[in-house]
Amino acid sequence: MSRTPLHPTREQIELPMVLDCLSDPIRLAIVYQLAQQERVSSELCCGDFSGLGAKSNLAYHFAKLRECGLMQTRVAGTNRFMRLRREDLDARFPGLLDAVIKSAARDAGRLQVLSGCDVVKMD
Amino acid sequence: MSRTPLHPTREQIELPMVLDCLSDPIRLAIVYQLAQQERVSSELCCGDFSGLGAKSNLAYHFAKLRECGLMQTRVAGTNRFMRLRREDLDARFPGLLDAVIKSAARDAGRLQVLSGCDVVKMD
DNA sequence: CGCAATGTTCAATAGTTCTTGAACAAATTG
DNA sequence: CAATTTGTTCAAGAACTATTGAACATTGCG
Repeated sequence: MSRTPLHPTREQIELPMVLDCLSDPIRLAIVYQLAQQERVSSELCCGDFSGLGAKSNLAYHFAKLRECGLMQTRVAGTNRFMRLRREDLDARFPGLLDAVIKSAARDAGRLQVLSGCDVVKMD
Repeated sequence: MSRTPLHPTREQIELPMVLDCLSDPIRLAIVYQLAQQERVSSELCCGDFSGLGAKSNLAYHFAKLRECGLMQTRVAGTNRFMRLRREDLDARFPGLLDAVIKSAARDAGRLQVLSGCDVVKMD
């Protein structure tokens, strides 16, 4: 395993890449779960998403999420802890992440990959 | 040419499809131009986007935008007039369209397809 | 009616994305 | 050190996307 994976700088985060990343139901579910986790200010590791698919497929989606700047990975032992890059995203695209997460929360019932998540009422 | 093309109902509009639609730079530019046009409360027809690519490619992107519920097409003579489905989108995904358009406006310089558009300061 | 204007549809192609299982790498634990 | 745990990387395949030019359909106009 390599060291901490590469992440784009805040300024390198691009709108189309972020939107494309969020448009995949599995990645949207990952982001959604990370957003829920923000409330208790802790991180999640890869294994916490095992309900969303096979390990190798998740690793593929994690890489996409990192490359587009949506999340950050911190290596700790055999685990990788992940969190949303909330500050960078809010700085680059104000209101976007909140709107997406809120919309996903409202639509949790019809976004089948989200159905397994803890659904929390937003607002 | 057929009659007025099919559009999804408000409730049929899906978040992942909308995000995917917005993630293509050409479609983002189309949506952006339509958003600018909202200010003068008028519509645009297909030809107004000829700067963005070949006719047949634009027709492809227009179809995508219609199918995902982002825009509506009205047939009038040999023209099709298009507008954003602002009310439906705001009802389904509050704040999302504004956040995307505002972010696109800020990044107009680096979204090369937008460079040819009238860039207007938002806020 | 014949011709031009406006868009759509079709077929073909090149490139991309998602998914899977197997192999691999690094750290931890006995 | 050997075995386990945790994730990543690789190769391969199926499916989808974007793009192009040609053909087509509809309307408007001389």
